Amino acid sequence: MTDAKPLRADARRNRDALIAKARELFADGRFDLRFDDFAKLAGVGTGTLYRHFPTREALAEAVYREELAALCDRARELQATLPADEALESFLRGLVAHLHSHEGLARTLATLMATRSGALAEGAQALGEVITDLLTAAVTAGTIRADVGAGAVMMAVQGICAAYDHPTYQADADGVITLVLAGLRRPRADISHAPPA
Amino acid sequence: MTDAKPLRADARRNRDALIAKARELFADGRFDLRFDDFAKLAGVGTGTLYRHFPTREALAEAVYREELAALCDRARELQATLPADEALESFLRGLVAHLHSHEGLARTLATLMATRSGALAEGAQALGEVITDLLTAAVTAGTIRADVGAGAVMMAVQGICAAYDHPTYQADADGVITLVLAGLRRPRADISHAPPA
DNA sequence: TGACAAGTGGAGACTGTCTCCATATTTTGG
DNA sequence: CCAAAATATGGAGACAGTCTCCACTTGTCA
Repeated sequence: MTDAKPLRADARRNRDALIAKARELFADGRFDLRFDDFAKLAGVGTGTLYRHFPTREALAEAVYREELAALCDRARELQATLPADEALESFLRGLVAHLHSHEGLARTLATLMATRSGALAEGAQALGEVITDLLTAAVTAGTIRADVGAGAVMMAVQGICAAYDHPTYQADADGVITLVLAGLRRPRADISHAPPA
Repeated sequence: MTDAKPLRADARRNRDALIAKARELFADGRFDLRFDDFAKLAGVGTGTLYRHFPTREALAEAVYREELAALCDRARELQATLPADEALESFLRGLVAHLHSHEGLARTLATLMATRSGALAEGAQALGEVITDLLTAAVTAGTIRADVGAGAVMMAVQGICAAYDHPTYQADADGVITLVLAGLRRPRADISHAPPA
């Protein structure tokens, strides 16, 4: 599914140049560049750009694929080393912090999650799986409620991503995570008010 | 701010025709219609359309203004007749239910909330105020936590709106609201596990 | 090194947005 | 009731992006 074709040398070179230039421009806040001009900037023809990345989203996904993969890896790492609910909390908090300093990723995720096609949303799906796993583990451990699925958490994350440039982004995003986590925390009769470690 | 100019008769007629046709088309799922064709369908010239509604969002906002106002009125009504936290819950649940059967509104709100300009987001702002009021009242009543602001709730709502066409929309949206409400509920030492009345 | 496959690039077709202004309609005041 | 002034109309066409197409270049493989 990931790479079935051994791409010719020059093709790979162009592809990489495209991604590199895109990353650079995105980091600079230039998301809305004309697609044609963008090809020119990367030093390739329009056709080449379109052959490698049929849509703006495809390009964005390629740019952030590694970053997203790293995020997902971290999740699995946390899951392997912490109690389930702490892993979940740590991951979500970290995700939001990361998004705050990587606007491009937030923007891209918002788009990918909203993308109806589904086909190109591979990146978003990976995130979904990771969150599902974290939640499942915590449910199994009995530390969070079982009646709210990962879809709900993803929806909240989508809201966070979509709001990437609100003036009070950071505080609000943290607030959402706080609510989600507190909401998930299973109300146990035997706990009165002790804050989680 | 709302209406400073007493619009000529034919102008008002055209404006209304535009809104009526837009409502009809939106209700039918035709959001993405070519703007020019759309003018033709409403029986006015392109220029007229652009004069009345400079952007797609402006049109969408006009179409849903009443609907949104009704929603806000309901909030105030609830606030006047129910305990603060119940009013909040009732409003949010109702909002999500309404969004579920009015995709166009969800889509529009998602756009308005994401709109950076802010100027045209009047509709979204009204919703924000209503939610702020509901939250403030509940905080004052001491039934919800005070350390998470309305912005966070709005962000969650934005996520719900943005996901209007996900396959599992309803369940996930309900889940988000459940989490938000549970997360807001102030943990009180004197309550063990009694569900709210 | 030749021949075939793979990839390129950029001109230009196409699609939708939006402006402009000569013309038409409404309002106003005498 | 009738100008004149103010207001609004509409649609042709300028414009800005997107994306395709294919004659040509480059890489690969035996």
